[in-house]
Amino acid sequence: MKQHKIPSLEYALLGLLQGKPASGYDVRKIFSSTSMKTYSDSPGAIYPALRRLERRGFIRGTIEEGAGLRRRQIFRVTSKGTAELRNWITHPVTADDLVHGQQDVMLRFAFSEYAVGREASVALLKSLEESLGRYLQGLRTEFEALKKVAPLSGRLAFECGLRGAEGLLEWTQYAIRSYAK
Amino acid sequence: MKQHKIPSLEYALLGLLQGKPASGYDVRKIFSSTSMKTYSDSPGAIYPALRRLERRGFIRGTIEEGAGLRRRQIFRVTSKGTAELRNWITHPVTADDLVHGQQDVMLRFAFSEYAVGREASVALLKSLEESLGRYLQGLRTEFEALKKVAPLSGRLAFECGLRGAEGLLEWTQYAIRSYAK
DNA sequence: TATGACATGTAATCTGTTACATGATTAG
DNA sequence: CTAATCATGTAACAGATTACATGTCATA
Repeated sequence: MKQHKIPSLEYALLGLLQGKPASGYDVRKIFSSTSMKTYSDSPGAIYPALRRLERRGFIRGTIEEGAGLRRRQIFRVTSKGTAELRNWITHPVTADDLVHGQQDVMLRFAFSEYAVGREASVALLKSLEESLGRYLQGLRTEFEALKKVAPLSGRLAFECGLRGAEGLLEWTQYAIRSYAK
Repeated sequence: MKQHKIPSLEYALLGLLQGKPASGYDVRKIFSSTSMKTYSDSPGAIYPALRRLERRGFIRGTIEEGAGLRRRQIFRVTSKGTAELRNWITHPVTADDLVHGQQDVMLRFAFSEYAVGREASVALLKSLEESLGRYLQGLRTEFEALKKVAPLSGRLAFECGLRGAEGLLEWTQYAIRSYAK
């Protein structure tokens, strides 16, 4: 079947367009000016990514006529695209998701409420909480072994990761409480 | 001059080899078994990266003879490589370093003590503290604007980033105190 | 009329992923 | 003998970066 996995830039685009149809230029502005600076705003990344999404049938672009400005192509998420986005968001959180930074999980969560609904947001948080628990256990075990041999900077760097994960767990619980109200 | 920037995988290799000369296989084991899982342990990533480092004169590989096992190439950091590593570690922390995750900064810090010295570790922490202060101010301003318009999940996701940065700042100050002792 | 923001794209190049290939040595 | 582990590599492909190219429209 050879179904290569979709890079997170494409999911970020899908999520944004689900919120509001936009042109490539619009998206670039969003990426460069808001807290989504982690994603590339270069035309060489955005335009080909939009093409790929269109080729796969997840979005459809229509050229906007009339408004006087140069041709502007507005992209809208198709029903197939919505399904893909929902599927991505509602997957349980794996250990792998945590190893490679919370970045992607947070993006999924940020889109979850609008794209799927409150229950999905809560479900994602619960899944994150569980995964994080296991992940933290592993980290603590590794830390015990490491702290005897590593130099101070190595130990502290590891502790930073540990604290980060603990903080994330606290945030997760806080977020769950926020939804309970 | 066209001096393309070195990817962090290569710095990770440089730092590891600075600590202890090793073969490509050794490094793969380290990446796959320790907390450095974020870096790829695939041969298609490691071996070409070692080649590039060697081509640039940062490391030198020597084939280990005798030990009965199959040929094993051990890589050692050259003085040019050491200089490059120190240079990378001692650069001040920029806003950009923070936007793209603390990953790289932490790697620099983890290597700092052994590769440069305690003063360098402290200097890096101080630089991080200062950068983080400014970064946090920006985040808080953005948060005020966002929290009026975003849905709950969007607001919470942003708060997660905010808390993460605050936690990192606290860790930085704790680390500075650790060195003061 | 010249500048800058709007708007879209391509080409060269680099790095990483996936999957495959090779061969030596050791343990069962 | 055969399976696992050690050890190194290559080839095809995907995606991102950088830099360049193109052209429109508003405004100073």
